[in-house]
Amino acid sequence: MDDLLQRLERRDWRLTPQRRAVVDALRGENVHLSADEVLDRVRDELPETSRATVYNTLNELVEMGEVGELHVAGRSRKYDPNVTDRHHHALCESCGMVQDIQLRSDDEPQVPASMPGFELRRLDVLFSGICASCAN
Amino acid sequence: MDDLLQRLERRDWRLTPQRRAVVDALRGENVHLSADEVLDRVRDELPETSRATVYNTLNELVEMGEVGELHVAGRSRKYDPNVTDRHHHALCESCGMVQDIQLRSDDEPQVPASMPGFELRRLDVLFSGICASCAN
DNA sequence: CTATATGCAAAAGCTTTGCATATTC
DNA sequence: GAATATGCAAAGCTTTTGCATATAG
Repeated sequence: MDDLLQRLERRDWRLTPQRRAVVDALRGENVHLSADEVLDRVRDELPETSRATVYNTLNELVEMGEVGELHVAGRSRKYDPNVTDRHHHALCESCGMVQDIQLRSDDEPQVPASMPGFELRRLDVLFSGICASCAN
Repeated sequence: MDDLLQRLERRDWRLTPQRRAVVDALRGENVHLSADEVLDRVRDELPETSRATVYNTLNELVEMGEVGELHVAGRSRKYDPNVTDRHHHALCESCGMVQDIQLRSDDEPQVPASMPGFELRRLDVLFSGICASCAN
């Protein structure tokens, strides 16, 4: 399941305690953490870790394509370790909860014919609204 | 087509030269301006206009639902005057160009059954990639 | 041993806020 | 004339950067 660390080792990614802790913080299902939340978790293990290191590491992971980035209105960037299953997101505008969403492949939006020559790299669908528990 | 300024007057929105200039800056098709770009345009007319006024005004317009907000990786917020036609966006990761995208209504993603009780407020689809002219 | 990751502190965006003054209705 | 928009400057947040030191491979 959590092969992120394995994938990174296979890439000969230079491993340090701080980097391992960042990777650790990003373990799980439906994880969408801000850099600051990652820092908090990392500091539970390694209290001296600097914010810069966490930012550097997250940026590298994103650049390598091993972690996804999620941009949500107003709020800070979120990091999503799930890059193996194609998915999208739902956001509760009330409580800030983010949930992974799988679309049936025939429900995935297609690049419209009005954009000939557009080379698609990423597709993001964001459902924003009020989640069931906030709606009462 | 139906005019933002008219809609605002109908709402008894208090009009000032600065606000009128902001609304003016946001006129057109396929317009996606950052707050700073709006400020530049406003200052062409009213050089003393403060950044705070532009931010206040844009926030109000968004809050009223008369202007749309677009959040793009890394870059600053963009403001989109087109709120009457339901549409999405394509972003060129190379040149930063943003283009409005219309999907056929049966291509619009549906809230999945896995989220019962979710009250959808907004749906954003973002196609990211390389535009035809950047691809050469 | 060498390349590079780390921590620190400072700076760099972007956006918001407080307050006195000016302006719209 | 009363409510509120404006400008200014300062502060707030998130993220990036430069540099000396520490450390992984």
